[in-house]
Amino acid sequence: MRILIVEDEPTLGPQLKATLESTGYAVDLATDGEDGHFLGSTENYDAAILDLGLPEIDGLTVLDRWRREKRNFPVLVLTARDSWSDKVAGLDAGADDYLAKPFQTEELIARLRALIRRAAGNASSELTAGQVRLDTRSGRVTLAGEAVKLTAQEYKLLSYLLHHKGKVVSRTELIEHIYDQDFDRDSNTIEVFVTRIRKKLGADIITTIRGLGYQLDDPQG
Amino acid sequence: MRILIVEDEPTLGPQLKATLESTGYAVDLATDGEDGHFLGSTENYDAAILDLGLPEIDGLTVLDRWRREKRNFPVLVLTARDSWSDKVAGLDAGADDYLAKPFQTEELIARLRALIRRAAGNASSELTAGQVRLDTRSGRVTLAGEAVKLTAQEYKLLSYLLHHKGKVVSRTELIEHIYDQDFDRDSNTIEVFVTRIRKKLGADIITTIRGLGYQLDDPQG
DNA sequence: GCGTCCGAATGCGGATCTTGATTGTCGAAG
DNA sequence: CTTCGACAATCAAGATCCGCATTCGGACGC
Repeated sequence: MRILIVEDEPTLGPQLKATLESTGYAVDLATDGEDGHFLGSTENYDAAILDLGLPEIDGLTVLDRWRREKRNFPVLVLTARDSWSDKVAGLDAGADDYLAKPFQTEELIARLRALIRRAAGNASSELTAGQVRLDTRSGRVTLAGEAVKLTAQEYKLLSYLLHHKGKVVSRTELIEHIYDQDFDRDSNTIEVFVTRIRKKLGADIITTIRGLGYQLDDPQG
Repeated sequence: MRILIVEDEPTLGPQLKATLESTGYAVDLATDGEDGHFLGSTENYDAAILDLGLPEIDGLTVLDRWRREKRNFPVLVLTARDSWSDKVAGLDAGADDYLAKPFQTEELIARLRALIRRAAGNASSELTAGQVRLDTRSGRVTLAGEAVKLTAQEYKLLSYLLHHKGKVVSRTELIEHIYDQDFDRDSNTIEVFVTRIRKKLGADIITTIRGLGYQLDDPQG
């Protein structure tokens, strides 16, 4: 899952980035509205964390522009201000959630999880496909009840596929959502990880749609 | 838009119902967890507002049960409690948003709007013609309910025709949209793929307009 | 310093695409 | 109604592309 943080505070921004990366997200950080708007317009994120108080361009403006451009990733708005009228404005501008500073990092992560989950159309924090079960909260994966040890990348890949169960996911899409900005697109990394996941979870878990991408079968599909 | 409110407080519940109804929603009100869970399981709502502190069954339990039953309408959780650990629990149980009492009605409405808007974004776009159904999100094609396996090119071609249902599409147009830039115009690839699609989906699915191109019939056209 | 994990390179095998020739069909004109 | 020409459909085969397995060097963490 790839996240965009738009935050100008010199300590909070990098700190958030580090925390989220250690949680398993690919994170890009923009330190002003201009940059943030550009990244959000040109790259593909699964969610964005947007500070309202920004230099150059106001956070609300950035959000509004994204929405006009039909950029529909979920946005979690951060603000120091605490009046509910600001919240209403933010929500109406297209924010999907709202968090007042100061906040607990854990709550931020929980809300982020919820946002991504909902954006993918999943309600439960447990993602399943056939015998495979993944708990987004604990990061555990089981196959028919048995715990399976996945590496970080394997987990990211599987997680993304599970979040988009039933959908055909292209290799490009996977690369864009598992890695951040700078990554060599010309490599067969995805294939390699798909192979490794298949070795651990069974070959039938991931279906190859030749020429289009990969797909996790919906049990009742 | 139809909303379910699960709220036991004798004043707040009816008051919310009245407010939302005046805003244009159809509202059902349940006053305990048992009733709330039943309504949420059997009726179709666009969103639910769920109080965590409930008699009989706890709100979190109700939410958890809905999610296990694959009831995926967005849920806005209300609570008197204010600790972030409760919020985390609620979000992980499958809540989509969270509001601490007391709250401004206006903020509640704004959040509800945001929830419904987001949920609507997940609607899968399906293209159909006769017995054929193509889901652009999952990339699946079915004929009379039966899944049909199409190759990449077949899929592209069919997809383009479905997007322009009813229109006569020339061979040139198809080539231009299925292939990138330079492609040998003097070839009968299109015919070949049309043949293959017809073999898989039935000969009547694509009509040939001699000298002009191909056409997908609109069912009611 | 050792083990694990990641990502790049390679070669293979098979599915898929394209081509060109052949056969089939439509429609207009005689 | 028949015939003819143009266009469309079909088929088979070679070429091509794509994905898979495997290996290996290096990075990273412990």
